[in-house]
Amino acid sequence: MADKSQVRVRFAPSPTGDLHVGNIRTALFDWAYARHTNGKLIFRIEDTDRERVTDEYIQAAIDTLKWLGLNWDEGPEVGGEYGPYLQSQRLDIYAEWAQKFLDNGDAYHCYCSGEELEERRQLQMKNNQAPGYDGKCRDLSNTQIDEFKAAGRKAVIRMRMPQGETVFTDAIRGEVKFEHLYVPDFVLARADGSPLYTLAVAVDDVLMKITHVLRGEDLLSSTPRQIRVYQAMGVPESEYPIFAHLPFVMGQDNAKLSKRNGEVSIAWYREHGFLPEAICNYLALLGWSPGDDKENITMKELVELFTVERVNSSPARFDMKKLEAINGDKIRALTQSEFLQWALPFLTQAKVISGTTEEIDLVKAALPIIQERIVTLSEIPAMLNFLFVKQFAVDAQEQPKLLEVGAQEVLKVALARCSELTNWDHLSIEEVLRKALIVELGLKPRIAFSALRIAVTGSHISPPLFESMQLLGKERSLARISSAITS
RNA sequence: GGCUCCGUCGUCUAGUGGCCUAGGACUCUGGCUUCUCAAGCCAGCUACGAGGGUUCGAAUCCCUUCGGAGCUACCA
Repeated sequence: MADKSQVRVRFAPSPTGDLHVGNIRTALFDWAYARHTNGKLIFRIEDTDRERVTDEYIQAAIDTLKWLGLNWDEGPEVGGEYGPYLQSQRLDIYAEWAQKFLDNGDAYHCYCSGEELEERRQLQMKNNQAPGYDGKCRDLSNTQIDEFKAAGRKAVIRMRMPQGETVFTDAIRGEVKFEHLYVPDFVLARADGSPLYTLAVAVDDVLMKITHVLRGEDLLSSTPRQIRVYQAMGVPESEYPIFAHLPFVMGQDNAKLSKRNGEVSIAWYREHGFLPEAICNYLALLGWSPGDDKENITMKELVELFTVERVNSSPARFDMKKLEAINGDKIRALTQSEFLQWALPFLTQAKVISGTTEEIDLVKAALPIIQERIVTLSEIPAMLNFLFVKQFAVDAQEQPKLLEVGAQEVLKVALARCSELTNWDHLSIEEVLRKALIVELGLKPRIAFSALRIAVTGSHISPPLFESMQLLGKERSLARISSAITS
């Protein structure tokens, strides 16, 4: 057995777009496993397909991981002794290995064109044969090679898949077996010499001394190819990394999450007011469970509890409702200063406040009364807007409710009584209004306070009325009540 | 089509032969509380895909079947 006492896990996305929940769930598990075992997390960018991977996406991936708090020990920005960690900067390494495979006869040049390959594939399908490379160029004679070259053909490098089978033990699924009959010779490098995933991933995992590969289930069937490269590299079986193929995170329609299928980038969740800890907590529950009934866990607890043994093998559907529930829990668990820090950007961005100290003081005072009322941070601007608007106006839909006779009566009485108040705190306001409206007028509280709520906050849904009036201040509260009175 | 993986409430899951008339969470429904909305509390709905075995006893073991997904690229 290779030295697996020092766990080295890697998260190796191919940033062809913003990281989405599936990617992040994998990153989270990689991270949790590395931290749980006191191992190292290696962050590697698989950008061998430069047509699809852009620098913007790479940077976005880095930012997203940082925002989530999933820190890495080796990789972009932090370096490490096995770098570089961008595959596009390791091209010479792959080329060397590919040449070595060629020299040893493990790989060979294939001159078939894409059209020819496709044609033969169709034929195979038609004849009910397993589609895949048929080995046409496996044992070309020198004259044949010369002919191809003379014809101007370019060659890809193809790995020779020996007869037999590949058996390995997946840490989540147990023993998995692939007969090579169904694993055709695969391309290691394009005609221009650039490497493909199958080459780069295997070479890097070996060179970077990766001990555990936790990755998506979609890569399960590419594992025999990866193992084939290990063999060609001369890596003894005892030194292969341990594979653990994580179940999918699926969208609503039961298919793997993808761009076409509800794939939503983590950036989206960030913009919509989800906390990183809520996202991580929820994602941790997709395919893994702590074992007991406790589901609301911190990152620290996740690290303590996470084991691969407790990872499920069946796919999980993404459920926004549950994410929201957890997000609400996390928001409620925030300290006042934490909540303030999260809230401020949303308020400034929505232009509810500009950021003056007076405004921030008011926000600070108002946050406690809305903390248990929101599910996402993005709801904050709408909830506190009534405290900051310059041109206050009652919601058009609510307006008619203020015109009713009963409502007008309530407003008039409230205006008169509140004007006399000297202590403008919510307890005093409540006391005087209850006395006037409930005791003396005999109104039902929900009826009485509804009109007032609309007049003061503009909507029948608002933070608690008396606290809201206190925060608004006497002058503005009375002005709003007054302007709601029509006669 | 072939290969591979997967199959417990609507969803995420607990469950590794008796603790299971299947537990928890989210959703949903009803109620309590209540100045609205929330939060909180209480209650309810609802599941072992199907069929055969093995066993005194099966969600748990075996077989068959059905269903779903992934792969089948000079993508990753």
